[in-house]
Amino acid sequence: MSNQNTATQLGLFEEVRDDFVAQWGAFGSHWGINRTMAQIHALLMISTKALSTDEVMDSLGISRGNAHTNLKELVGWGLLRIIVRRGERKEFFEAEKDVWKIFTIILRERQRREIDPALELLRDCHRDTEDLQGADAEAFRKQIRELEQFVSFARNVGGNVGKLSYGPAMKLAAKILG
Amino acid sequence: MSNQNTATQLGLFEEVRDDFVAQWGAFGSHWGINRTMAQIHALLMISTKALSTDEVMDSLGISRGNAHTNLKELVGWGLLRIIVRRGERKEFFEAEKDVWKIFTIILRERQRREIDPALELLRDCHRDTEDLQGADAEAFRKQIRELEQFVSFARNVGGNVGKLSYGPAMKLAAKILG
DNA sequence: CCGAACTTTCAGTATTTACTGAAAGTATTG
DNA sequence: CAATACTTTCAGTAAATACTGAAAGTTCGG
Repeated sequence: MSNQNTATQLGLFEEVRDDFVAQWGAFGSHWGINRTMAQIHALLMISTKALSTDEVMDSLGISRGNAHTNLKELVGWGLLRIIVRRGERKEFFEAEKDVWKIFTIILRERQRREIDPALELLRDCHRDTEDLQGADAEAFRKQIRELEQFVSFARNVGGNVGKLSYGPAMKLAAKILG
Repeated sequence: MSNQNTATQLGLFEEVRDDFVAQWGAFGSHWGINRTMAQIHALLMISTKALSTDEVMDSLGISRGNAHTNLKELVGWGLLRIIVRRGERKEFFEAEKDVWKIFTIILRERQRREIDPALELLRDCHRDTEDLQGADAEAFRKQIRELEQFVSFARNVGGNVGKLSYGPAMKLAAKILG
């Protein structure tokens, strides 16, 4: 029937849920995000309560080090927040659930981590070849300039979209969708 | 002065160009695109002429197999086209240079390869939990549905943007930035 | 069809990236 | 201030991914 009901007998819901987490993790790895990080994010997005490091370890069958590193990385992205309960020593982690907020966070972070450095490279290349002669150098400069303009422009658009809240964003989208 | 002027003495331009190609490749690998593929794309984007497999191999110092695989992969994306010259047996590869076209191609392909499968997963999870009872199952379903709606919506927006040509796209962007 | 000029494939290997588990570090509490 | 309950780090290892080079496949002109 299914694939992994070896020792533990899971209900239908648990099976669908675990499948979602596993597959979402696989998608993550096609996007420059590591599998575990994507899995933890998925797990916490659909969890009704905040989870401890140990619960995450158990749930995904991963080591403490791995759980720890990726939980903290997700906190760094702003996709999880740390919860401390009075009377409890350990930390719990809770995911941002609002889909539009998740989107804007990811947009902003990828912008900062990936687009900005790329833009810097393009600007450096532009500057370094400004005074060079020759057909090849000129073609290079032209293409770099066009890439630079486009990336800079796209960053701008992304930045503005990221600042919108859900309502206005939908209004804007309505225009695009005509 | 620099890092790798070992045997071959490169001009300033060649140095900047090779640096661009190398660094663009490094960016690629943070984006779920492999280094070589990104390098080949960079190389051909700034080349004034179509290059053969051997020229690419030499230029990047990579093996025939590697060059071949990644050139064909880029052709598969639609980012390169194959040129056959009369009287010549071998194939030459030429990159799409228009930045807006490059953008729409990448948009469409990522949509197809990454967004669509994710959406399918979300729909499956939705369907498989439709009739399930219990707080956890209901919370799961709600979150999945919200993700599904958002992703589907985003795909729609992306699809429409991808269909625009440069002029109309800029007009639209003006509204967003306005 | 033969051989030359090329393209394609892929088993083996190298490189990169991710993960484990245990030890070290840091509160907190009685 | 020692024992406990946690968090953090990281050397070593495992897994995933990318690359090489050579052999097999294809195409084409003579």
